[in-house]
Amino acid sequence: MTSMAERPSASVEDYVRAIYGLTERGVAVTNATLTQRLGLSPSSVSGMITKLAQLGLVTHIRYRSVELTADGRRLAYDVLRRHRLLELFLVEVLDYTWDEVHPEADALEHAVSDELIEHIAAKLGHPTHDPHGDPIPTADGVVEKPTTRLLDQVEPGTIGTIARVWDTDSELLRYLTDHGMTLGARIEVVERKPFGGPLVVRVGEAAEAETHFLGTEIAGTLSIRS
Amino acid sequence: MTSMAERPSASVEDYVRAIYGLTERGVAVTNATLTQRLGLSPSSVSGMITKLAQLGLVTHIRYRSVELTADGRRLAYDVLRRHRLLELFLVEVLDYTWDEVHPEADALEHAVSDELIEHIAAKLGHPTHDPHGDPIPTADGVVEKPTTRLLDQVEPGTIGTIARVWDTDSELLRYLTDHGMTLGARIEVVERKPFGGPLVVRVGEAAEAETHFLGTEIAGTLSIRS
DNA sequence: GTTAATGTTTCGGCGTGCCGAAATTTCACT
DNA sequence: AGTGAAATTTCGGCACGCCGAAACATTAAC
Repeated sequence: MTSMAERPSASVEDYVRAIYGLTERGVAVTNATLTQRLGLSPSSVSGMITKLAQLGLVTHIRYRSVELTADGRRLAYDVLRRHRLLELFLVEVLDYTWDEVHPEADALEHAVSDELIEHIAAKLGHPTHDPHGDPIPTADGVVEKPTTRLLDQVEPGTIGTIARVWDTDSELLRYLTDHGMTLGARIEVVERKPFGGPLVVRVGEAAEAETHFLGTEIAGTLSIRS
Repeated sequence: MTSMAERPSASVEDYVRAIYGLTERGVAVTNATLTQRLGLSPSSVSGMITKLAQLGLVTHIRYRSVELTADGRRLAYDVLRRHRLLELFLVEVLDYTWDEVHPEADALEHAVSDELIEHIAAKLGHPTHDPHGDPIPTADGVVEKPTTRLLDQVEPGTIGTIARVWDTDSELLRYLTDHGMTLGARIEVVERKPFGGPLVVRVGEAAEAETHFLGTEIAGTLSIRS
């Protein structure tokens, strides 16, 4: 009785997590955006959306929008809890780095029982954030509302610490590591160059801070708390 | 690139592991025994055996026998390595008991990448045996030949230590725990009652050893080293 | 040696989830 | 408002792995 009893299929969980992820980032959830995020064909996505609607996980307006229902959101939190606890576990216990954990957690999140997840949570001391600063939902589906701001949307002069990285790309994460932009690092927004130009920041403690020029991709990915 | 690249399906791995397990225990591998072990229908098993033969993992004589090929055995070792390392990991790192690990490892063994398995092996110090005393194959597919004997097949008077439990049933494992029959425990075969009667054993160190009467199910499950 | 019981395989069918091609709807532009 | 491009959905089809029922092979028993 491993009580992984009657979980939705791995596919269903993947879709729900993807929909949540897009919504969380303020991206419109459409067949197109989902198709792109999941790397599937439009026809597959269309079919699955219909199925999710039948399952009551999603409300779907044909040719228009997709939105999680309360049930769908609840499922998303469950999956996210598993995913993020696994990521942290891999880093804390198995010496992974933050750029390596995502694909591994992706595969494991569907195979892990609720019992195992709670063992892991206990082992880690019931942590609240994963290695990328993403909040870990509690077992009963409560998530912290983020109080952080994207670097993108902050006025020059702002100083804060890096609180979250909204990306899983391991190249990008390694780039950040290599330039001192890890979780908790001090960062100051100096100026924004016009016409989509780079964001100029100073990273590190006052004295030995280094200046970096961040493109929109990174500036739209880093969140700070100040 | 989590290089879990192109693993056989979870089903194929399950069949191969089951076939190996039966062979290891000296049970004839037939449609019937496999059907029973996997809890599937005879027609499903028949179909999959044909497929395994096409994949070159198994030689199949119609209406007769099923046997792993070298490739099949190699795959079985890979799966067994994952399974057994996971079981030990759950016990050592996540405070599972030996009667709880099997179903969990069953689900995880297909989802875990080779990298993760090597991280786990390293974390555990490259162990050679899982919590039930089963040998863990090395990464390149070498397994220790067991030098243990089933309690069943040992003459009265023999003394040894419990080296392996050929069962995954959690009730049985808890029974063993509750009666001091854990890995490494000293055990002496006192006498075999006739006509399928129980095996009389003394368990524990000389002074405070306890006498137990073991039915065939347990006697055929415990291996000792002497 | 024939026969009946037992074990194995074949057949048709189902559910899931994927795809490409074709049909449909929406949207943006004139 | 009309039209063409872009997005979405429908359709037919495929691979996988499961099942029950029916056909078939093997074996044991008379």
